[in-house]
Amino acid sequence: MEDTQPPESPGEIAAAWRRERPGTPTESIPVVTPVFRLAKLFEDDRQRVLRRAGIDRATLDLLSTLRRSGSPYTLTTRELGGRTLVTAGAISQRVARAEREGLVSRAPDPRGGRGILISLTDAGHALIERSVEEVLGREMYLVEGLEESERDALAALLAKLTGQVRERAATPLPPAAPRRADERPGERPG
Amino acid sequence: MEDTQPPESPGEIAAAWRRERPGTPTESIPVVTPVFRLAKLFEDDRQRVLRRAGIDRATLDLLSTLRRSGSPYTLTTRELGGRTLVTAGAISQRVARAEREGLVSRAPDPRGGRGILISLTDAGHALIERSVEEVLGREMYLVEGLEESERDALAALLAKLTGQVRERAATPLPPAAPRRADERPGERPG
DNA sequence: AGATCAACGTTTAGACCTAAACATACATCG
DNA sequence: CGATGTATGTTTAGGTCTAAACGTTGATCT
Repeated sequence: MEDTQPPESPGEIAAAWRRERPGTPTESIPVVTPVFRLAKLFEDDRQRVLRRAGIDRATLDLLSTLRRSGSPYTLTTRELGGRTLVTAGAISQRVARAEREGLVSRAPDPRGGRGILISLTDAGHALIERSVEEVLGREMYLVEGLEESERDALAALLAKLTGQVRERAATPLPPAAPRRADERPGERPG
Repeated sequence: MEDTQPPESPGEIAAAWRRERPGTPTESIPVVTPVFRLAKLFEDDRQRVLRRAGIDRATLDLLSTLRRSGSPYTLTTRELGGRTLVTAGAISQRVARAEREGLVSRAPDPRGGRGILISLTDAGHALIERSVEEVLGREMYLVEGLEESERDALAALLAKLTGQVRERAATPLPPAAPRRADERPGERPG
C-alpha cells in the first residue's frame, strides 16, 4: 500500500463529530477546515517555486513589501511589522538574515526618529523582481481552476468574512463553556 | 502612536503591484491573500481558546482525530499521518509528547503488522471532550458574521477550489520563467 | 537639567516543524 | 534459508517563529 486514503473531507469530519457527539456545533467546519488546508496547499506550492528561485517565504515577504511600497524601496521596521503577520522579533530576524545576504541595508532614520530604515539593495531588487513574477504566475494557474465569476464571488465572501472575523476575534474571549456536572467525559466503552 | 495602520487590503496589494510593475498577474491576490490571513486569524484565536483549556494545537489535532474515529479511539501512526497535514516525523513527536502527558498510549498492532496503535487514554478522552466543544463553539461564533446562505456559498466555493488546487499543485512545476542571460542570480555585490 | 515614561528594536529561550538519515520488521524470490 | 526490497516509525540537525526580557533613544514634566 503506497499511501493511505486522503484526509477526510470537511463534510466527513463534521459528520463524524455529529455521530460521535450529537449536538456538537459543526457548522463552522465546512468553512474553517478548507481555509486551513488551502493555506497549506498554497504555502507548500509557493515554497517549491521559491526554492527554485533561491529565496524563502520570509525573505519573499520582506522584499515584496519593500518593492511594492515603491521607490525608494524603504520602510521602517515598524511599518514592515504593520504590513506583515509576524511579530517584531521575527521582523528583526528576517531583516538580519536578508542583510547578511546583501538583499537589504539598514540605516537610522535621518528624520530624527529612533526608527531604522530598511532598504532594498540592488541585489534584493533583482531577486524580488525575478521571484514575484513566478510566484504570482504560478498562483494564477492554481486559482484558474475556478471560473472568473466564481473567483470574484469567492473573493467577495472571503473579504467579508475576514472583516467579520477580525472584529470578533478582537473581542475578549467569552467565559469558558459551563461544564455540566453529570457529564462524564471520562467514560469509555471497554 | 499605539499601532500603525492595519495591513494593506488585498485590493491595495494588487493595485500596488500593478502600479509598480504593470503587467504583473495579480488576479490571484484577492483569493490567496485572504486565505492566508483567515488561516492566521483562526489559528491565533484558536490558540487563545486552547491555552485556556490547557492544550495546544498539535495535541488537539491528535486527540481530535482519535476521538472522531470512534470507539475504540485507536489508530495507527500511519492513519494519523494520512488525516493530518504534517510529516511522519511530526506525528512521532506529537505522539511522544502526548504520551509523556498521559493522554495517549502506544502498543504494537496485535494484527501481525509492523504498525503501532495509538489510543486515547481516559485522561486524553476527558481533555478532548472538554476542548472540542469550546473550540467549535468559538469558531461558530467567529463565522456567524456571515449569513447562513453566505456560509454555504463560501463552503461550496472553497471545496471546489481545494479540489482544483490539489490537482494542479500535484503536477510538476512548469519550467522556470526564462531568465535573461545578463541576470546573474548567484552573484552578490561585494 | 534630571527623572520618568513611552516607543522601538533586538536578543534569548523554548517550542514545533521539516527533511533526511536511521532503524526495524515483514515479504518475496532465487 | 539468505538476500533484497519495501513499508513503517523514530531520531537528529537545522530552521523559523513566538513570547518575553532587555536595552536604547527621544519626549515630557517639574
